[in-house]
Amino acid sequence: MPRMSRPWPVRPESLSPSPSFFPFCFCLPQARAAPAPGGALPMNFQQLRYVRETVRRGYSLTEVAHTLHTSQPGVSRQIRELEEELGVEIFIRAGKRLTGLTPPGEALLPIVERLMLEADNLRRVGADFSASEQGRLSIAATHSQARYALPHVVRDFRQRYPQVRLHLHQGSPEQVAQMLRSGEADIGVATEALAGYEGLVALPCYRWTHGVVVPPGHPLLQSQQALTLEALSRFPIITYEQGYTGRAHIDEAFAREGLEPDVVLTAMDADVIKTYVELDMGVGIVASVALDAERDQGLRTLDAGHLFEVNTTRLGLRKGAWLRGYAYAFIETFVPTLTREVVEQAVRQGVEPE
Amino acid sequence: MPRMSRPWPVRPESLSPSPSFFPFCFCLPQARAAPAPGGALPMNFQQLRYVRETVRRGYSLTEVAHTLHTSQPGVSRQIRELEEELGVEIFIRAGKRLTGLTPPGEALLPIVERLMLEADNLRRVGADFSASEQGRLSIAATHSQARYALPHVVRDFRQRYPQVRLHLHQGSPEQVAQMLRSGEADIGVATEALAGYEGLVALPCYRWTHGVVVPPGHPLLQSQQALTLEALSRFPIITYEQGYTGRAHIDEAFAREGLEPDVVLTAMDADVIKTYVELDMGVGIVASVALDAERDQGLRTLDAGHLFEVNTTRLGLRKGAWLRGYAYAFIETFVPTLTREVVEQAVRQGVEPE
DNA sequence: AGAACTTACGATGTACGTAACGATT
DNA sequence: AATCGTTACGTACATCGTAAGTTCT
Repeated sequence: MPRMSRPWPVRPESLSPSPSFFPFCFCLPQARAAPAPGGALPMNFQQLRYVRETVRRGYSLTEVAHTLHTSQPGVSRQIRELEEELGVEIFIRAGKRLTGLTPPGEALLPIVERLMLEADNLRRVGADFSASEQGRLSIAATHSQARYALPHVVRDFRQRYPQVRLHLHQGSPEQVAQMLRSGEADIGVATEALAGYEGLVALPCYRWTHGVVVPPGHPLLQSQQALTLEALSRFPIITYEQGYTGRAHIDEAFAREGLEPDVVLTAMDADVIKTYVELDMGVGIVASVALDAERDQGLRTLDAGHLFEVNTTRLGLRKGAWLRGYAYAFIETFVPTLTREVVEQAVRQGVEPE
Repeated sequence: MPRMSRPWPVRPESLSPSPSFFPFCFCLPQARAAPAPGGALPMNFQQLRYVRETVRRGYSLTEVAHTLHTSQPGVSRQIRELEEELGVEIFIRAGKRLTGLTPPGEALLPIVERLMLEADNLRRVGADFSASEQGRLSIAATHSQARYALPHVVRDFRQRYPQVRLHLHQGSPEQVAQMLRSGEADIGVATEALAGYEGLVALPCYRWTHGVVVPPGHPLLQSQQALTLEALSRFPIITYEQGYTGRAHIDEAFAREGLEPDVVLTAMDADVIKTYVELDMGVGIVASVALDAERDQGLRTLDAGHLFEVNTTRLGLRKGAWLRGYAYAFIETFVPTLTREVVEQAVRQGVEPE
């Protein structure tokens, strides 16, 4: 394996403090050696980017090259050069195929991720000062949020920042979290899953409860008393899928009373649920924010705030990521209590400003 | 100012999501745009290094070029190119002279510092896996620590890691902290000042009190009772300078009893103090670790642990800095309770591992 | 006048893409 | 046989140092 030897010229650092037999010296603070910490650096961001993407793409250099619009040989070579410079193999090679990270690779990857994050931050700061009204803002949200909570924020934002290209990605709570972690999304909004992810911060936005929808003339509308779980459980139920929009709280409530609701249909969003309620296929349990007497003419709603535990919708951000000025504006429009100071402090958690 | 305009070719990023009149799109998570976050990167570490050094050297490019062994024009150009790429001026230019950081520069600098730190970490991880017994270890310590606490650690360390080039820098507590912050030192040891620095973590090492030294036959040796501050204050005192080795606790003790000690001489280290005590110029108050009946033949010592507040010597580390394996070994030899796990956790404070 | 940064220019070296090769499934 | 990573090679570009230029003190 001659690859790990060092045929290339020795850098000045290894020569500097005289090759003495006594590798120990007292030096006063002002007497500084030549190279100082942070010596040689033919290491570059391109190499780091290739490494990161190789991991993300499942160790296929072909795919990496394609994704990053370059040639395989280039990727291959840059990675090898980084490995040579660091003196370790980052990737496990089974024959000629990359199959995973070596132990040093595992140790290096988080550092590479942080480097790429900070490099992004650098560019954002630049853009924030030079073109504060321009740029892009990527929001990841679940259907409920994208459909009911965000529209007016988005409308106001576009009016205020017409030059900012706004991307609204929709996905499951887990996908939202993943997009934040990878940097694909700047801001995430979801009710589940955002808290408790390594590398993310979650800030509470607002609290809400579930409501019940039925077609006009439904038996539940006759009752004079407040709605009960027992009454609900006598009808077929249509509600969210597992892991979506507070479904867990719905199941818990029934389970606590020893009831087994007859869930005949589940969906990922309130619109679908309401559609099937209109078709009289069952009683709908949806987030109350999804209910609007104006819009839902063909339906009747019943309060159910006393039946199910309160849900908290959270805003997720990537720790250590610099946010553009307009991102703070977006957040504050959405949740006025989340001012720039509050958000900045939360995001800085886990990064030392030096 | 044509410099801030953009005559160079536009990067693919600004074209990617079609220049539509409707800068807003719903995209599913899997449908990803071409460049992805972390787009163009003709930004390089060299430029960042020049920026950092320019700030450290007080904005003299000439000095930077000299320190980093390169030419002024090269530094000048690289900095301008970084500024152009980020779209902001980092440095204030008074005529042709650099005089300080612009507001964007202020925002960028901490990011640059973190980037350089992580780049160092990358190299360290590499070296730790490829040459775990080789490298350098830079310790910054005050005189007391270098003279009395560290020698046996250093001896053991050199025996265990003969291939590691050990640098022991001596300085005031503030200098120790500064060297840690700049990355010149990997490990700092001091009694004062380490705690409460932004960007550093301080871990307690050991606790100690002051002792009193007098020449043989001194009147204080006659007394049968334990030493009192009042008795001490009747003699001229020789002790540490302000800010060194627990001097504050000495002053506090006297002040608390309303006594005004006659401090006739101050020094930065116990050796100097003991020398003048031997010359009978006064009573010495020094750290008890500096006293050794074997070695201090011409002196007599008196216990003073009950008179002055206990001091805690601390080990300082730079937050977020990766430590070489042998650095952990050094620390554990010095303070057995500071195991790798404990230290790692402390250093990771303020850095998100992703 | 001198010091400091910038511009200009030529030599060197590095990065990239195309093409050919070798190995694995 | 096909796929995937590596090696080889030529071109294009970037970096760096020297030297001349400009603007302050």
